[in-house]
Amino acid sequence: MPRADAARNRSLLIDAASAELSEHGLDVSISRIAARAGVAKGTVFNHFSSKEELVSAIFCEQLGALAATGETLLEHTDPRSALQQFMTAGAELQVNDRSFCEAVTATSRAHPAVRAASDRLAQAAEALTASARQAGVVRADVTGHDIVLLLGAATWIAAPLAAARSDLWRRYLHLILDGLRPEAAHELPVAAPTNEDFATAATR
Amino acid sequence: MPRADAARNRSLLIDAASAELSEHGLDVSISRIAARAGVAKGTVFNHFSSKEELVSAIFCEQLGALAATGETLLEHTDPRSALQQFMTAGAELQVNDRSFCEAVTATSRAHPAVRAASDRLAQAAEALTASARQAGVVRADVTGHDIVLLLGAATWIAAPLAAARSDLWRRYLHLILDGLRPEAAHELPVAAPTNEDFATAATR
DNA sequence: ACCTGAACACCGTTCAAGT
DNA sequence: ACCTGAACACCGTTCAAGT
Repeated sequence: MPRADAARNRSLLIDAASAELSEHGLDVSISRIAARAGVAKGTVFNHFSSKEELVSAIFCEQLGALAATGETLLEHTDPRSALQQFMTAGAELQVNDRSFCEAVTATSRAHPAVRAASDRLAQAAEALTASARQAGVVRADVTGHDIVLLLGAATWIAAPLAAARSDLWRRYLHLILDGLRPEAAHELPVAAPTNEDFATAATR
Repeated sequence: MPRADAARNRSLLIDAASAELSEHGLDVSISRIAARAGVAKGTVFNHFSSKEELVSAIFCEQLGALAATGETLLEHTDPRSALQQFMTAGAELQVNDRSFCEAVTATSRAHPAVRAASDRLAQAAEALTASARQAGVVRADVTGHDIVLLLGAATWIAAPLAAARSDLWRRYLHLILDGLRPEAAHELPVAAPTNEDFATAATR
């Protein structure tokens, strides 16, 4: 059972880290986060064994929130706009949070908690994709794993111009969505990624 | 006029930086690069005022090579496969060079040399796109600037699984190319980026 | 059991001293 | 004019000393 001040410090650290990471990205220093939380630098390493561990914790929270969004969309929205809104939600998460986009590529899937959060997201994406496929509004050869990997693409593509055109990502999201339509489908040269691919990529 | 040893050190540094950056990405240390070039750490800053300046120099070389590829494709290949080979070349550049993909997002367009190299690449891309558009093999609302921004997307999307599936980027390149087809076109919600957008994004 | 801050090995960058 | 390596301010991380 954790001590009272320890539990409080942990939550202060998570709040501080969320804010600092979202504002300044992954390069923000542990000193800044500790200062914002009002604790000593060493305390951070008492709760998280490394900076990556702290970043992973925040990253998991965001993945979980996105998965939850997908799950409710699946129940309350028609297949076409459910998938579209899901991908829009993923993109908006990145627009509002500098670190999320960076974390997608930098954070290792080797971490168990990240794996778990990714898996939940993948399941939500697969369910959304399956219902869209069944309704005939998405091409047959696209899977939920594809959708997960595509989530951050529009924001990344528009990132170099984000300072001048903050809504440009919507253009590329639509371009990608057009590529997902059945009428656009031409045979893809490589098979979709599998659960095993994610597993072996994580261990390297 | 530069001294003989200075000119030699500069070229040794560029070679060493190219190799180290391509193997280890942007996070590689100046010490490593200096050691590989066989010079002292301080010498690096004698030739490049900062690490970013050195990275920019390498980045420009790569942008230039890609632009040259685009220019020869324009002359010697039919419009459809010219555009496809151009985007494939851009993706392959990133697969073979860890730093290039990172540099696309991290390197500032404020740097004059980077701007110049980007402009040349944009012109090549625009020429390729125009001829593809004229041939009716690409949708009418897509511009050369779009193509430049899309160049790195497929590699980025596949990056989390690159360790397990090194050719997965081809899947997403084709998915993006399908989205560029005229028969897939649906109205895009946001206008294409302009030269001015690139200019103002650079100054911020 | 947890917090603290000094200490450590690194990093990019600067600069006085050499040639 | 350029090279060198010691010095500086930072970083993430460790850990002995406190409570």
